[in-house]
Amino acid sequence: MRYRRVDVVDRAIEVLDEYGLESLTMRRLAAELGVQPSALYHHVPNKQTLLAAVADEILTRGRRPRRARAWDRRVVEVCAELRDAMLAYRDGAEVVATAYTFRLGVSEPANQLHAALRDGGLPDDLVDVGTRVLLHLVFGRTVEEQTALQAASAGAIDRPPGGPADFERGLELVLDGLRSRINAY
Amino acid sequence: MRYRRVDVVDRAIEVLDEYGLESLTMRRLAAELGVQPSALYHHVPNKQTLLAAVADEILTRGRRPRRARAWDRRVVEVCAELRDAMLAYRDGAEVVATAYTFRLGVSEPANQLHAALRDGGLPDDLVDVGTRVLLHLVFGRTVEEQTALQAASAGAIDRPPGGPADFERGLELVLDGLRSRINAY
DNA sequence: AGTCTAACCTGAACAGCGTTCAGGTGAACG
DNA sequence: CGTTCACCTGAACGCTGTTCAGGTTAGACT
Repeated sequence: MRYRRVDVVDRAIEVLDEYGLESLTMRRLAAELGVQPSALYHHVPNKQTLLAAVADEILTRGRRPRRARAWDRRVVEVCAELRDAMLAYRDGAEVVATAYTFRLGVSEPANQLHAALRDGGLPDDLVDVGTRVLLHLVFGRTVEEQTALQAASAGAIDRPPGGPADFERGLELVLDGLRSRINAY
Repeated sequence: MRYRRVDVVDRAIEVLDEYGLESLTMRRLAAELGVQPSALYHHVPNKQTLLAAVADEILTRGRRPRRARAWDRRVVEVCAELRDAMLAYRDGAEVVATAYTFRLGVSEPANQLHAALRDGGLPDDLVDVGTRVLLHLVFGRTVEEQTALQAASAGAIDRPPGGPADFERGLELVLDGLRSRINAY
C-alpha cells in the first residue's frame, strides 16, 4: 500500500479518537498503517506539524453553515461550533488549543470572530482584544470540560461540570462586556 | 551532599528559568544536583508531581499583600498578581496553566477570585462561572504573551503583543459583564 | 515498449526520555 | 556503640522522535 499525506492525517485522527493523545506516537501510527516509522517523515516534517494538521482537520470536519445575522449571535455560533468540533474527538480540545498556542494553523475561528466583532461596530483595538478573550475562553473551558469528562468516564467521578449551558453563560458574560462598549460609542 | 524535597523543587525552578521547560528533565535536574536520576524519586513520586510543586512554588513566590477593598479592584489585583508571578520565570505560565488543567494544586488564586466575586454580591452559580472565565482568561493570555515574548527574544520578531495594558483591557471586558449582572439584582 | 524520475518505503541506528529496583552508605538517634 | 532509615548508586527496561543510506515501484516521457 502507498499512502499520501491525507491518509496519514486521517489515520492519526482515528488513533487519537480511539486511544487518546498520549497513545498517538509516530511508531504507533506507523504500525497502524503497516509501515515503518521513518516512512511518516515523507509526508510530514515532524510530529508537531502532524498534530497541527490533525487540529486543522478536526476543525474542518466540524464546520457548519453560518445562520445568524446579528453579530453577537454569530459570535455565539462560531464559539459553539468551535467547542463542538473539539469535543467530537477524544483529546480534540487539547490538540487544537496547543496548535493555536504555537500559532500553527487554527486561524479560521480567529478570523470569523474578528469579522463578527468588526461587524458589531467595535473600535479596532477592542476587536483584537475581544477576539483573543473569546478564544481563550472557549479553549480554556473546553479543555477543562473534556478533561473532566474523560476523567469521569474513567471512573473518577468528579461531577462533569458545565455542558453547553454553562459554556454559554460564560460566553454571555463576555458578550455583555462587549455590548456595553458598543453602546458607549 | 544530601538534599530534601525543597532543594529539589528550588533547583528545578532554577533549571526551568535558565534553560526552559523542555530542558527540565529528570536527568538534567539530577545532573544539576550532582546526583543520579533515580535519587529524585525519593523526594517526588513522579515528574508530574514535581511540576505541580514547581507551579505552586512559583505562585507562592509571587504573592503580594492584598490592597484593594472593592471587589472588582480586588479581582484585578489577584489576576495581575497571578500574571506577574507566572511571567517571572521562563515558561512559568505554561507550567502553572498545565498544573491547573490537571487539578494539581494552583487552587489559591481560584479561591481568592471566588471570594472576591462572592463579596461582589453575585449569585452563587455566576460566581463559579465568573471564576473560571477569569482564570481561563489569565492563563490563556499569559501563556500566549510569554510564548510570543520568548519567541521574540529568540529572533522571531512577531510583535510582542499586549503587555499589562492589553491584559487589563481584556479583564475589564469580563468585569463589565460581571458588573452588569450585579446591577440586575 | 523501454527508460527514467521521483515518490514512497525499509531497516537499522542514535540519543534521549521517565521510571524501577536491588543494594550500598552514612548521619542521627537511642 | 549499634541500629535504623533517609538518601543515594548504578544498571537496566521500554519507550520516544528523528535521521540516513539504500531499495522498490508507480507513472510520465520518448
